[in-house]
Amino acid sequence: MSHFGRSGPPDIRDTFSLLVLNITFRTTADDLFPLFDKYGKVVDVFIPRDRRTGDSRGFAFVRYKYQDEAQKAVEKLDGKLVDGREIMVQFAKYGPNAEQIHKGRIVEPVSRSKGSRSRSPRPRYRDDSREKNYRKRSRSRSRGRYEKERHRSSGRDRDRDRDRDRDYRRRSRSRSRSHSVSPDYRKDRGRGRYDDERRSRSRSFGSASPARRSPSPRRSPSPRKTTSRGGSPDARNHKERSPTPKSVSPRHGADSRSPTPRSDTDV
DNA sequence: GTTGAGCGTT
Repeated sequence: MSHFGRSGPPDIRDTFSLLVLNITFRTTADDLFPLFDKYGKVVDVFIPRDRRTGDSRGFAFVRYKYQDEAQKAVEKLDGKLVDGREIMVQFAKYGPNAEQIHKGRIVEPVSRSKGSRSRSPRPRYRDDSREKNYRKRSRSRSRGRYEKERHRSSGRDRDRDRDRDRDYRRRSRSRSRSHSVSPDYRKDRGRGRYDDERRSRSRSFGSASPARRSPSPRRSPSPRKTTSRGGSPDARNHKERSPTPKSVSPRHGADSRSPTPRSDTDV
């Protein structure tokens, strides 16, 4: 019962998902459970972790049974120092069933046949309460961006933009800002989730011209060095150093980013 | 061993 997220979503009928950000990478669901459970009934706590390393991503999802409790936890736990870090608690907007989520509340798609369900209006809280909290922090880095998008588009369009933006940040976001974006951001792909598959496929097609990134500096770029063994061309070869321009393809120079400019065809 | 904007799994 202590392991949340291990057995997947237990039961989400009318639970309010809270997003906990800014948590340390060492914080686990077990650590947040007692913290959030103190302010209300926590149905489930889930902390997304990396598929490869398995490390926490730095944020967790806490599902409350009632909104009032969730709201309370947001106001109480939001900005709380956890593990030496100030966590940010806010209602989850997006998610697996973002379309079914309303202000953090997850409604079940089923039970739709009967029209007796009616719409349960919630003339209780409003975004104003939340906004006030956000204003207090005033440390939001790119929170304003969201508001802008909200005003710009609405409905499904928003989802599209959201997805795009998310993906972009996923790749752009490097381990550390200080190091900027390294040319060898391959490792950074770790956060790319299953996008790797897509990438791999593209690479497979480009197998026609492999050994482009790593032409094995150890071995000579010229496979036909039969005469170089016992001949004078050895010295000459050393001078040229580029007997096969096609191997390195210095034409584009920094083409390391796009090894296959014709990837459009393989798509 | 590291990192720090953000939105999730069996």
